[in-house]
Amino acid sequence: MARITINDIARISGYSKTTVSFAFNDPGRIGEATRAKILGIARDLGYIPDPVARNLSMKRHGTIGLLLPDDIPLAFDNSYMAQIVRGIGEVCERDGHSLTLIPPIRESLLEGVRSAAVDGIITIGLEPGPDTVEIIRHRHLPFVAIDGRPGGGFPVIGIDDRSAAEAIMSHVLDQGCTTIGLVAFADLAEVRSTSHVRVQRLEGYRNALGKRDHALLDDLVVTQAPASVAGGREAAQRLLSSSTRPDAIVAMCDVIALGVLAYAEEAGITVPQDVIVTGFDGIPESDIVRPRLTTISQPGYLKGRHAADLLMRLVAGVAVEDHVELPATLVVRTSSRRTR
Amino acid sequence: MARITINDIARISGYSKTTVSFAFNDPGRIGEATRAKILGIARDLGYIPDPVARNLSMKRHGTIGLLLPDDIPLAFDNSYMAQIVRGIGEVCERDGHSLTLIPPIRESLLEGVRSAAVDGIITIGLEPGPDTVEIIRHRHLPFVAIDGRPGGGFPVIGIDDRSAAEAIMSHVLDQGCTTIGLVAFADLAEVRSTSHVRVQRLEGYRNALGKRDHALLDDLVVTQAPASVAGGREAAQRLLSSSTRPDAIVAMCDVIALGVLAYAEEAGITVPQDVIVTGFDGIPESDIVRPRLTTISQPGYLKGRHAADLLMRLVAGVAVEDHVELPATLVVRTSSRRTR
DNA sequence: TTGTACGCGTTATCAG
DNA sequence: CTGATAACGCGTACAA
Repeated sequence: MARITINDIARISGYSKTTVSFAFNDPGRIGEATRAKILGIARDLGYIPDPVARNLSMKRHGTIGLLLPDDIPLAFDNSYMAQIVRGIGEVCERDGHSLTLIPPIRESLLEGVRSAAVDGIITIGLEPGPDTVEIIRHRHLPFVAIDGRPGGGFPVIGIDDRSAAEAIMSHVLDQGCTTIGLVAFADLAEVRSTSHVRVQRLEGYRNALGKRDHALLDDLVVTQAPASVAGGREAAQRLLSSSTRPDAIVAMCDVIALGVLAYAEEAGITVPQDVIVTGFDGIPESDIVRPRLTTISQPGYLKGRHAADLLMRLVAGVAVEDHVELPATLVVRTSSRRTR
Repeated sequence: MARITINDIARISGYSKTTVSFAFNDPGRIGEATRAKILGIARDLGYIPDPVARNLSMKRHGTIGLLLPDDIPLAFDNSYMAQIVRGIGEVCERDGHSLTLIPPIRESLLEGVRSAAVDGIITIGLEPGPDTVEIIRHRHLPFVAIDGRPGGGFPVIGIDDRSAAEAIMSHVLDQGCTTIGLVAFADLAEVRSTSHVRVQRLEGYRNALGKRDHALLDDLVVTQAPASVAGGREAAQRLLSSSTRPDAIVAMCDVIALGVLAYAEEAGITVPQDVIVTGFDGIPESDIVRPRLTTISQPGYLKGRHAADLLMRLVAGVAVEDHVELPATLVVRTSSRRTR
């Protein structure tokens, strides 16, 4: 049995498509009796309008797209992502939208952006390449970036990553550490060179080092790792088995720091006595793990809410501010406290 | 400047819509010169086919829907959900699909299911009400249920919840506990009465109790809580301040157990000495929290993968097995070990 | 090798 | 005031 279409209802009821459509969407424009008859037939036949055809003519899809920085398995291995999704989701539901996760196809965002049937797009954790932005523009899609670079002509939601990074590095140096192992997160090749938050955080870390003693810069070991516990574990193994073993490991996100802590425990290295560990993000696990993780607490949930809020306003055709900077705070916990 | 459509390209190039479409989708059917000319014009004008119109004529949307048991903020507060999404996402990407989260609209799943432009649907953590299933059927949407009741005419992915629950409760009783506080998770009103996994787990818990001493049944305190840390915290407060204070709290999912542990710590109640705590799911946090949480480790990631795998086969029109039962194991950790 | 016509629901525009 | 016609957007079976 084939799908029931509006044409079937029209044919059977003897009215035109227009009248049938009005029966559902604009009851005031047709007679009461006509409407009752049409609704009755539709109910009997179990008519459900094809959502796609509906979206096509209404030019509204009832869903917004979330452009992910990594493939889904990796992205959702980081609960910072879950926090952001929670915030976006709250606004989506309030406005009756669903939320479409658009992962990179073959390491590229282009394909997904070209073919996404969405009312607007939120990017997260990355600044899309110029060609990706161009496609979004060509498609006239409203567009908000979480953790992107301000000034690109689209709204950006973020924190002051540079100051936050400087704050946590300063704290580490206050503990008397001299050899810092820095673990950055890896991005898609597409955005690796320009990832705004990574650039900002690195600058912040360097600022803190520069204010103390420039020589320290030479001891800064930079490693890249996927943003996951496994990634952090491997990075820790590399750093902690090197000849210049660091006395502090500063991770650019909490999940990596969790991996570092896990490796340290397995290897019999005590935190914070043997090595200090810090993260960045303030995910729930940072307060659950032992030792508790010193980190920058940033409002992932609020970021998501604000981003979705701005996007909804853009979708509605309202102009919005182009930069929202939310507060982030240094949270000092056991993983970085030198007790001598 | 309005959108560039295929008609514009046709008009400007002097060819018909068909020819333009073939230039992109079936190059072999037109002349090489014709194709080059059309592609050149399209590139110059920045033509991007409207994804919705494309979906309409191709009857393929390139996305699958995930019907969530709770609103997004609550659902993603539970990292068991993240695990499942990771598994689904891996398969989606492999097949070039995106993933649409369909939350309940005003406590109801119906609206979302009616208007979802997706190739298929995965339900999770709930058994859709009969009317929801009916709509999915009417729409001829392929459909797979994670943690649903087998035998409904659609494939179900799950574990043996009854045996798993019996195993963990037996373990608790082995520790000598006599007053069990049981915390169940709350569902949407729509499915509350029939949630298959809850019914199965309750049965398993009761089986274990029944095998020891029927009198224990009277001491079983059942509480409901939202599946979140906050929910677990509140449930713990109620249970631990009651006159018949339990010597074990058995939670139906890990996030609730995490809340119980958090409350116990704040209230100065020691786990496992004062009260034993167990969870269910085996989320990553269960191994991070201290004391480490005794739980049932179930393969959320694999559940997602299997479900998406079956769904993709259904979308491709292939018949599939209608019940996949994955293994789950009892993992005994510190939170339930009585050391006397 | 290329063009015509159709499917799908909504709505601006027109006819009665 | 009520109801019908036609156009939108794309891919493709079918006709030429």
